[in-house]
Amino acid sequence: MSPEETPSSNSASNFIRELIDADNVSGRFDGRVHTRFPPEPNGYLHIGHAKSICLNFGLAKKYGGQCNLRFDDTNPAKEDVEYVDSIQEDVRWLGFHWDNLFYASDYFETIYQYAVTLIERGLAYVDSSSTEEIRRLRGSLTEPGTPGPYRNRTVAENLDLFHRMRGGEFPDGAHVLRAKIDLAHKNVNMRDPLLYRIRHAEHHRTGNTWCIYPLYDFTHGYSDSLERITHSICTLEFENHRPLYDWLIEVLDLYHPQQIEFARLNLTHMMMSKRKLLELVETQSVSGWDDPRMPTIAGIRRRGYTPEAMRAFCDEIGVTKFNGLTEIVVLENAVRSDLNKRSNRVMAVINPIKVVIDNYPEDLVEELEAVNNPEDESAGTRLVPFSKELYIERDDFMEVPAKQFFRMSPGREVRLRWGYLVTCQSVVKDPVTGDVTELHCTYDPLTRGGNPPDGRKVKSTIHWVSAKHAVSAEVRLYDHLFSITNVAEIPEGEDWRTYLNPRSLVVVPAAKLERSLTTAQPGDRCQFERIGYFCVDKDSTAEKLVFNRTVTLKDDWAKIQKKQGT
RNA sequence: UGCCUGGUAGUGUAACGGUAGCACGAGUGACUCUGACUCACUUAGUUUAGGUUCGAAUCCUAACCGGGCAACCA
Repeated sequence: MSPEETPSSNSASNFIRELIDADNVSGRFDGRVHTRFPPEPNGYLHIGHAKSICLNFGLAKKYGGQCNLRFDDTNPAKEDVEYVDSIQEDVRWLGFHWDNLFYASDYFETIYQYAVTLIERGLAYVDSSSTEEIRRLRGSLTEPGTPGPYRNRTVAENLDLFHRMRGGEFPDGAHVLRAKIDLAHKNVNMRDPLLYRIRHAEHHRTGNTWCIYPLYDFTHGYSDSLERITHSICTLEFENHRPLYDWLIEVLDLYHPQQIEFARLNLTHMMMSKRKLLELVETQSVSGWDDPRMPTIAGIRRRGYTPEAMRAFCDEIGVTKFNGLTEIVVLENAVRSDLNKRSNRVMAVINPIKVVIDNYPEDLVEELEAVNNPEDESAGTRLVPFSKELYIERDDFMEVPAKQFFRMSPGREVRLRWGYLVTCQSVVKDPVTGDVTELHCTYDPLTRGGNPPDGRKVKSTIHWVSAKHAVSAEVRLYDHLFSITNVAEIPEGEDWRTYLNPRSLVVVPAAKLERSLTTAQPGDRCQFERIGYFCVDKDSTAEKLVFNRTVTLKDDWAKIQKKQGT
């Protein structure tokens, strides 16, 4: 690779790029690179699809080629325009633009003609056996299948039946069209695979034009061929199907793309099965496809993730044929790293405890200057109001400080971020429960802004919000959807929903936010200092602000506490 | 029992017969008006056994251990 090529993409190479490079050297595809992302519109896209999207579109971009978006819509029973729309939105959100938008259903007539040709050449036949019979005659993983009674129908008979299948003469399931290959083939996919089935169902695009629909295996390779795709990139489970795609294409002497399989993404604490995600939605275990706990692109978008972070993540995990399990922290780290650079800092108290500054004037309000983003000087500063009564985080106070705890405790001086140095003087408790209800502090008037003139150091700086200026907001604290590390280890037959994390969503009804957040709009992102990255949820209104926690900040104190076993 | 496929630090990923790197994690320290960020250091790996070779993670053989495959789903 020439040095000029590298700046556009500093990501490591991978086996797919090597294969493409080799094809470009040999001239196999005349130097063309044409990929495609081929989802079925039967659900929302998830992070695993993001990997595929970044791969396919990324490759096209890198090699100056093209990438299509194609909907593999061959099963009208499961597909819907809602999914077609969401998929397009998600791809665009990730920052990619397709060169062509196609649907497998665009090719239904062509594929029908391919089927007719196969029949004419004696390579396909109409089977009128029942589903059970077909399954039985297919054999097992270790035993060969056996030919059924309809396998040797004449071409004329097959042609007639297939034509009448299309004509709507038969009910669902009465007949299927099968390829005539080899029922004893070692590869089960080659044991006379089904090509067409009768489905009197309305298709989201072709309506009632068809009552027979080609199966995925019959459609997919032809679709790639028709689009003159050079490299058909798909996941590992289609490896065993490749011989069938190759057979179908070669037998008709069609343009032949190269299929390349890679390992799909698995993440700890995440479920990536479309079917099960649908189940989560349908059982209302989550609020919808875009619930911020969902691994869907819609979900992580609502959660506050950025497309830049997603692309960086996909770049970082690489592409191989090894079926691994990526730690979720890699994802979280990607979004932290992106948000750190771009997020304005604000102060918000999630779990407030009131603080009274005893020696602060009763009605005084001071406007203190606060830096918006230490990582970006151009973000400027803002003013935050300071007054006699404040809220601080309950966790930032310990009446009896634990080892290595150096935040507020009686007699200890700490800094209020951008404010004053204060010292806790006394504690007010509920006489019944004994809970701490209020803290009384004194402040040092000479430390305004947080810088003591004598240069003395304090060990801790904590965030705060002026009580009378505070904005109340609902804050939704999200955590992993699954408490179990590897969802693949949930035993077969066991109800996987029992492994859902009961604390995946904790709603804080009335967190206290600094005044500047009053006008926050849905989609806005910020960092709640010392807590995490948050974004304004779409449920948010002018009357009631709602924030989602995208991800926490790293927290060494939490680590220490964990080690201390508290 | 068949077919396909894969095995490099805890995790993910480089090295394409020639010094086993990188990122994340973990640990230690520095810095700090975020216990954040940043920086430094440390930790830890080629599944095993043979073979080819001056030299093997890489090539060959065998074993061991994973993953996938028998929907009128994709």
